[in-house]
Amino acid sequence: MKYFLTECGIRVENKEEFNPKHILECGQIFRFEINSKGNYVVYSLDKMAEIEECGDGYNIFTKDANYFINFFDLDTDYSSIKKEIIKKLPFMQEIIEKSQGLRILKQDVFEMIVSFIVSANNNIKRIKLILNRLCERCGEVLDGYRAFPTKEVFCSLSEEFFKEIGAGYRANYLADSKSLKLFLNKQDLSAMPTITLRQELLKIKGVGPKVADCILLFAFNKKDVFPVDVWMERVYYEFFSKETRNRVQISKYLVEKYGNLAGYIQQYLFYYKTIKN
DNA sequence: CCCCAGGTAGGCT
DNA sequence: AGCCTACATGGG
Repeated sequence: MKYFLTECGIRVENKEEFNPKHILECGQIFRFEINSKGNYVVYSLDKMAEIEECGDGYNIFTKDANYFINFFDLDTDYSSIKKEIIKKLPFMQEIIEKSQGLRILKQDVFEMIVSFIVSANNNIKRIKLILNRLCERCGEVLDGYRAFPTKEVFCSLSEEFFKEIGAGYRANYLADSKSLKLFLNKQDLSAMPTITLRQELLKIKGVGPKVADCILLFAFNKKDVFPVDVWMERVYYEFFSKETRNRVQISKYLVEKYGNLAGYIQQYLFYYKTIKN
């Protein structure tokens, strides 16, 4: 994927490999918006990037270029991944073409855990609402926006607070900072194999099989996972098999079948199923 | 009024 | 181990 550093951020040259709408609207991240210029603006921890279409590519305006090179995983080439998927699953050709430039992000682990605990049995609009209220109430004031709360601040918040920002019954999970701290303080997390890391994630209150898979995929860059939610359950019966399986079994079945392509396949399909237009 | 949303914890068998 | 259900809240 072609990109280089500029005075005010990053220049991305290839539109087939990078499309902000497809990257941000595919359900892997909740803190982004379209500003008055019509540009996508994305937030991660205390950092921000504005993405402007320009010529044959995009300009990414940010003070933290190196952070966002990693965040957008710009050194991964998607052309071979797409080819491999289409080779194994020809029906995916059209779906992949419609979501050209979709990329799986490498997000912050702490922010991902919190965000996806909130996501459980919830809709994207309300997930965004709750997370925005969290930042508005507890995040550092920065230049025109709020940071995500630090771990220290977050872990001091009460169940009552989380109810106030509309987290509902998930307030109880969010307030259980002990299991979260225990996980985050473990050594060499990113060196662990997927299965081991998954077992550790499941010890966090509010993290079940689906949320654990999302964290593995969107934060730890593990691609041998297949998060199964209501949408993916439908997709499984539509495209893959009529054999009755529960969500955990569907996930296991597809990971065994597609290995390190599973994560990508899942994300293309989720976007295809949930996008409005 | 209903039903649904990127499910999970706790209790039961 | 695997199945069942309650669960807050905002939007359609």
